Amino acid sequence: MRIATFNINGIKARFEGLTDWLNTSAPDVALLQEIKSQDETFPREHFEDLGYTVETHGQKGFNGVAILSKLPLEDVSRGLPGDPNDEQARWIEATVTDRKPVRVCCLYLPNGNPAPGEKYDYKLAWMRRLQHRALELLATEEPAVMAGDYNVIPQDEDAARPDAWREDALARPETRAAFREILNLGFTDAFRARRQDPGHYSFWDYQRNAFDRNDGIRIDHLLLTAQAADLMSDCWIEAEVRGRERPSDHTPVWIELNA
DNA sequence: ATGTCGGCATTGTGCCGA
Repeated sequence: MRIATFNINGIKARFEGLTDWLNTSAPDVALLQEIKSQDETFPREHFEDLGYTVETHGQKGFNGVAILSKLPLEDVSRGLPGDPNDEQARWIEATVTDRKPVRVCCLYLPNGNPAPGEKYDYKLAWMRRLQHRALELLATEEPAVMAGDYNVIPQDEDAARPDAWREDALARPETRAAFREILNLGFTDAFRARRQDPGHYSFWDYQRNAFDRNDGIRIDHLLLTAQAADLMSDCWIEAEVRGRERPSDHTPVWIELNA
């Protein structure tokens, strides 16, 4: 089972590019963030015609997450638990079954800028709720994947210019500590389990030809429970997608599971 | 200081979010 996480930055703007990517790279499961669409206006039938089951959790104009799967999806759940007043669409999860069932969570963690401030407080509160859900997933002792745009640069080697991000909500010490707390519960950062060298990124700003200069950051992550990590055979970043015509500012990150 | 996008409200362009 091959799973890819991809912040597409708008389904309307990415309709053709996403279609080409699904047809050529052909993930079994695509976890999409920033669909920037309501459920009613997401082009569900188009992707069903490509062979995918489509589950969305959207809102008007901003945020929004979706799961596209060639494999059966069960027990879909929308919204990160822990705050009934949170109206931002940033979390959807479902069980995907091929040979073995895997709980797959698709998340779009708040950006949090400017920091400090209200938006940063919301980010840190959201990360506390994520930690709580992560604990529940661990307790199932089943394979589970929490993947998406974390808006977290975990360590200096995850940025081309770490000093430029030092005060940013994506890299502040409180952000990194909250991410580390979740990892330290027992999750595996799939990419770092495979590659320890610097220079690998999942996001490049549209400005200043950042992609051509590889002036990027690694903020799209797949966190695995021990039972999922035991199934992982590979993890890679498909950087080439960022260089295509009219791209998202993010690029897909993949795992392959023996599941 | 700014550089670029996407989407919205609105119909020409400015604002917000990233």
